[in-house]
Amino acid sequence: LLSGKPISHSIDAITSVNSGQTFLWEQIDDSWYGVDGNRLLKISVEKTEVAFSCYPEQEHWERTFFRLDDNMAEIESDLSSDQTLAAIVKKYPGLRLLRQDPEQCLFSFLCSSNTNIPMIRRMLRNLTRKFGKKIYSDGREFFAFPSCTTLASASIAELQSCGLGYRAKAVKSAAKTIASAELRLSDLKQLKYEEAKSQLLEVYGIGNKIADCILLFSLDHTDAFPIDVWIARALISHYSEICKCYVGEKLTARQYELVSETMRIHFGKYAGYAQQYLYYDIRQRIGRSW
DNA sequence: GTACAGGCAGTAT
DNA sequence: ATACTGCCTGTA
Repeated sequence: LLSGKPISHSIDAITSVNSGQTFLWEQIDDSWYGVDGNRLLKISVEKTEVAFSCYPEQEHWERTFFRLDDNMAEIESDLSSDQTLAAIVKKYPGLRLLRQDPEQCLFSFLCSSNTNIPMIRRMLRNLTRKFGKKIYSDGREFFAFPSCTTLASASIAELQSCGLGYRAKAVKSAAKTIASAELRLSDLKQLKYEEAKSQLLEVYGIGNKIADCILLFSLDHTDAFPIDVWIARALISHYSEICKCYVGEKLTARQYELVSETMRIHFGKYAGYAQQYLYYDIRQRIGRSW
């Protein structure tokens, strides 16, 4: 998964952007375009090679975005000491966690509550079109993700016109929290998991699951283990003995904490990678409507 | 019609 | 402390 590598490596990149972590990617001809904060990222498949480009220009953005500095050999062998995961890791070579723009990641998962992926994509696309800066590239019009200042000054009605529904209140409130520097997202990278998470939980609209997604997908906390209904299903089928306290697909707040912590201990510092493999696997097998 | 979809805050035990 | 309920909105 490096610039100029054989075509098979593009599959890794595409599966990673299509693995439910990020929502603003689209395919046009042989290229994939994705919005990440102010940037427009592009993965193009040219003849036998893969090229990564970016607007505004940025050298080797793929190294940070696809976490190429992570030692996948070590991670895979580490996770493979678990029998279930050993088989899944083998099935999806090259699947990766992404390192997304923290603000966009936060708003993306704020929009994710009690809905589905096509709806999340629609909400975010509408937000970028209404509030984001235009980016002209390859003769087309794209839109960057809007800034916190912009979202903070938007009215609830304007946000709702993007299809956010009751989430509009949370988006506006969180935007204010960040714009006022009451919360400094990038600072959370340096903190311990527990401290970073407790700061996120202060934000209106962010609960256990959303906080863990933000930590894992944008703030380098690869030990976070978010649990949505799909992960819950995976845990029921593979780890019912480890999660003794666990009863059904819906988790109460207390159950979430118990199960998430149990899995964090079970998998260790790469628990988030384990979560991503489990998620990708179950979505490959059941109900992938996107 | 109505159940449901990648949770959350508010309210009631 | 822990459990219960309503919620925007589009689709099946």
